[in-house]
Amino acid sequence: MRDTAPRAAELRIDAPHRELLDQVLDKWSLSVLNELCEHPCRFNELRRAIPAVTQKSLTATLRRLERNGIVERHVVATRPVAVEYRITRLGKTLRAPIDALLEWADAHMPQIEHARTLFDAEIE
Amino acid sequence: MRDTAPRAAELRIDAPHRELLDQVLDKWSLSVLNELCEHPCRFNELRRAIPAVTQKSLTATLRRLERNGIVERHVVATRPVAVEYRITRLGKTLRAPIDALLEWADAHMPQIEHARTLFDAEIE
DNA sequence: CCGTATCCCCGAGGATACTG
DNA sequence: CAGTATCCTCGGGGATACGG
Repeated sequence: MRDTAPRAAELRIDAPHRELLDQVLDKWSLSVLNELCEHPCRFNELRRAIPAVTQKSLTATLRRLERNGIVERHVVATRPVAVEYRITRLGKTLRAPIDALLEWADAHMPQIEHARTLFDAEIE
Repeated sequence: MRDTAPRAAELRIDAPHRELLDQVLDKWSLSVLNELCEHPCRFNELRRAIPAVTQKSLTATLRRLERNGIVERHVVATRPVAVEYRITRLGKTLRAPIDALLEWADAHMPQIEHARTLFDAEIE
């Protein structure tokens, strides 16, 4: 039972790993990816879908994801420009691990809240 | 890789989810979990294993993980106290999703660095 | 050995106003 | 519509010193 995967990956958390995860799992990225996984979105469409995000933060999030090859930005040179954001093929590969994480969170939320209650009670 | 199910979970990223992920995936948590998954650790043992972390941050990280039921703190009332940290059963369930994420990072790092190079080049 | 207590800095990110 | 440009706040977290 202990150590089910003993020779396990010896997963190192080095700086590049952390930086990448920080860029990809930051405050708004998950919500954005969630939207873009469903369908391409315009800028303001994303704002509406994620009401709590500010323009500035949404722009920053999209730029960061774009830089990492997770989303694509398509500019349609119509009269007032239209900009469409899409998830890339690389971005789609992120879905599985992220979903695993969210499913973990869902599944264990009650247990975690219980642990918090116990902990907070013992403190004072 | 089945379960590419498109109409999938409709995964909501609400505040509790984000908060939980922030607590569990924060700057030092992954390194700490990585260590504790191998074997229980004393405080200074962790410091040695993760040289870049400060006392303060390590303490904070351990408290946070403890509060969420991810690690346990055992105090042995010996001479100068000995404190041992262990991963809990709940904590072990985190391993799989986290590993999935790290493996994703490993697998796609080259592609991502390439994307960054392209992006940064187009900018100026 | 295992922490707490302070001080301090720096950067994420909100609020707001303006532009092509 | 899709951003930039500023200003400002707030809190994470490093450095350092002290305590049980």
